[in-house]
Amino acid sequence: MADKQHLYLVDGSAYIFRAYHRLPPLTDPEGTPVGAVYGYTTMLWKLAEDLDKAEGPTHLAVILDKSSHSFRNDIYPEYKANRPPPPEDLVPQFPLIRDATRAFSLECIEEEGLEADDLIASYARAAAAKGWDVTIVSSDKDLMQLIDSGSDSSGRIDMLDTMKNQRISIPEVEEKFGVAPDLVGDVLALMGDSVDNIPGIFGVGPKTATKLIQEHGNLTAALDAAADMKKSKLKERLLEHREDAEMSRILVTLKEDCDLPVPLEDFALDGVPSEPLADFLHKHGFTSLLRRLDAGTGSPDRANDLNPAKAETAGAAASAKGNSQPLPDMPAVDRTSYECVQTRDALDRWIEKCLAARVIAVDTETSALDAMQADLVGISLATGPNEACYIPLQHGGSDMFDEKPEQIALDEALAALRPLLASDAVLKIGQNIKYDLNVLARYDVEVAPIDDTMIISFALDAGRGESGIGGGHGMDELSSRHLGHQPLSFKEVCGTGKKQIPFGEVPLDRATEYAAEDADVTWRLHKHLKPRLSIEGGTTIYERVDRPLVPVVAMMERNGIKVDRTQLARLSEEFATEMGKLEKQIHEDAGQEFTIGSPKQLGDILFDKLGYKGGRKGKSGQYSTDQAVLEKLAGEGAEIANKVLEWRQLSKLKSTYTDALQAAINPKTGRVHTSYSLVGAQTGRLSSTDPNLQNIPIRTAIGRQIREAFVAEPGNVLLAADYSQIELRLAAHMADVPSLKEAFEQGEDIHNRTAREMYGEVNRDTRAQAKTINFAILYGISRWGLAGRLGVEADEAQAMIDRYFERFPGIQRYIAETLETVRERGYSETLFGRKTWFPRINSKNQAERQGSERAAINAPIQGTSADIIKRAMARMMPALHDAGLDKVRMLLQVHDELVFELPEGDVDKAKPVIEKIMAEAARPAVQLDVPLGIEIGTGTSWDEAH
DNA sequence: GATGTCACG
DNA sequence: GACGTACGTGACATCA
Repeated sequence: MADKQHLYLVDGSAYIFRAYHRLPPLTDPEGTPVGAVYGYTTMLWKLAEDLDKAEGPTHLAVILDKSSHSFRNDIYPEYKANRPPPPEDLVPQFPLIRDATRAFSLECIEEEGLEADDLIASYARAAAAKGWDVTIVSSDKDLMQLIDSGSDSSGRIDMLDTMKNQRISIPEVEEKFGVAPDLVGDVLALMGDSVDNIPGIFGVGPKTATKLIQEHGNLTAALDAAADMKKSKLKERLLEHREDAEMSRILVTLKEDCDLPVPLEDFALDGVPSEPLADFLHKHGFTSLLRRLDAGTGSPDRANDLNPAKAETAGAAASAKGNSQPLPDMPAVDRTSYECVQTRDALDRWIEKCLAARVIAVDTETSALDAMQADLVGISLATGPNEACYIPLQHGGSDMFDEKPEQIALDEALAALRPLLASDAVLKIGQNIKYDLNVLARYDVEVAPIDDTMIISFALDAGRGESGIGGGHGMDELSSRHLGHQPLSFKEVCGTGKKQIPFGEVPLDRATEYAAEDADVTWRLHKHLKPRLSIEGGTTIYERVDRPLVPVVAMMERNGIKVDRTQLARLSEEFATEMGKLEKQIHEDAGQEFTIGSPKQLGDILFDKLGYKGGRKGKSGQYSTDQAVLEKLAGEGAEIANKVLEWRQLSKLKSTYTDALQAAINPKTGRVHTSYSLVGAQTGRLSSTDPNLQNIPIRTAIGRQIREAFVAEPGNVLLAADYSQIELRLAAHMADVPSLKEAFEQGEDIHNRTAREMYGEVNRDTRAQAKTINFAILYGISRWGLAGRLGVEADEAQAMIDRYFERFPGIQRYIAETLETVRERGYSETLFGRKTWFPRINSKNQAERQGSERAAINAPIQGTSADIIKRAMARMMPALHDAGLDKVRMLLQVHDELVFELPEGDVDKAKPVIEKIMAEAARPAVQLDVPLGIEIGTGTSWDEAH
């Protein structure tokens, strides 16, 4: 195994000037000039591509000039004095060069008082002395002095001009200067350099300089020989300007013994993350590179393209198999290892440490659960296992007399943390980081780029865990499952019930253990889970769909939506009055008072006391009194059933909507801010909580009044855009059903089409039945289920199913194939590759198995629909921005609908943009056989917008 | 905390 | 021969 080390030293400063002049004046989406950055990035890219080649680097660093002043100015004040200031549009690119470098996970070296050339010389010599080969990426002729063929004990040094794609070693130097590298300095001293303002000997150019050195052997000899020369202009000049030449010799001499600010070993190219790269490329609009990044990934992770982290990949493969095992290479969690950061010095140290680490976990501690109201209490950071800290910011009770613990002032700490948290070069990992994004956004702190262990877990394991809050992707569960470690629980730290205290009142030592542990565990989970994405095929859905969505959904949550409190209050009163009347009548009909809202009591009244027919149901032995049962009773003339139904509707609307929504209005913003879960639904759909804004009534007139209370600010309107019949369209595509596809292509009403195919004629009844069947198909049909819905016998329902399969060939095949693959692999997949696991698909329990089968038939369709609208959401704001529509706000998502708020005057311009983004959201990843129909409406209320 | 019910796509 | 009957959610009231 060849373990020859090969160090590449990139002369970044020289490169950027050349790139600037060679490339067109590009700007990024934000208008920042990035032409030189682009050139620089491309150059790094090319180097990265050579990683595995024989001549490729094992170590790499970029060297930059820190300031224009160096020790050479002390010798000769005019040094580089005639150099014009850098062009105005190059200046802002310098910091981006550093970002680009870090995005590639490369070291970036610069030192005050030293020029890049000196650092390069020192590093090159140091590496060569250790026997490493060195390649200097530059075309600077000064650096050619360093070129060396190497020996048994020392490595060789050569140069690479990436613009000309030319290697420079001794023959090339000899061709250019006519002398060996160690005499290049002497030639340069004679000829001078107008760019650096090195005088040399006036009137002596490269030709003469070379000739003199060749003839006399070195500079001193050449100068000494001048006295004996025959009279000439040259002799005069050599004598007259001898001192200039001698000083020039010093100026062109590279300082080869600088202290090395970063040890050579740190330049090793291994185990580096590449996520920041994609974000950097994206942010600056380097789409062609981004495409290449993606093209190179396919299934393998992009990290493999950019670094030779083979060890890491192999380890990940092992851990993916036994994913309940703790990682062998991580030390056990040690809560005593955490640091409580209470001084500015300590904070600065941690910030440096994070910048160096490039992959950090971040967690915020707050005073409450609601990200829109919670106060920031502290921040924890982790850079590795047991490398974590907690930064208390607002600890100490609200009581003025309490002594507050020592902590850095909030403003000061946030100002120090802002650049780190916003740096392209540092990946910020969170567990449900959307929460932290929203809390920090309220303190004007931006966090990007990000990764989220909860969402990575979801991309890998949706459907595998127990259902419940977090869906099996909560931190405690992930930690137990993957790390074999149980972190401190919030309860253990803050207590529970009445004794619960706010986090800000937890003593700092305890708070540090809890908070830093969360960051530590998050960091470890990321290390464990992230590599599984590429191995198990989750990269595409995570990188292309879910991860980009996090900041978008966070923004939607912060936007919130205005609700008219007066309108809701009025409805609450109306509903209460009506319920009171109904209650009285129901009690009269029952002949006694009872709690209508208690299904148990109601069942007893209806079926025992009043003697209506209706069986028991469920294990509880309780009568069912649901809508279907009550409607049946009402059909048989039971007036009380109708009244209960009406009462229930009002009760539901009042408690769940008109009362609850008023309480949900945020006092600071005056709006209602829901919280979306990106891991709530196994199919990939979002879910909405606190309050749920995805189930606001629409189906009944009385319920729609609640929608009227969702309004736009004055001068604005709400715009609702929804996908029409998206799941049926997807079914038509995925099952490849010719007549359904044709109907959608021709814009035909799909239920009419189904009715025509099934019954030969279209009327109200046949259309309604067709609609039911269409949905039944999407949901995984059974003869009994369909029979129950249509009110026919199971035999008849089966005949209809058979007819459906006959008229729409493809459906039956789709169902069979889907089930076959799910049984075999254990999971279903959407068109975009999202997996949903069905662990009970082969269960011996028939009910369980059949339930899984129905879900498995539905999941690819529902999930693909979710993928599509998510893609639309991720693209929406940039598209609106490009159209100059910065006042359009995206507020809500309701599975196949997006709700916006925008100035009335922007409607005409915004409509086509929104329509286009939604209609084309599947492309280019997937080319659907059916068009995606979009319906758009506007109005001052959500009801009107439909 | 479980159960039943019902709001949405 | 029994099972239990359409997919995916979240919130609320009641009751143990």
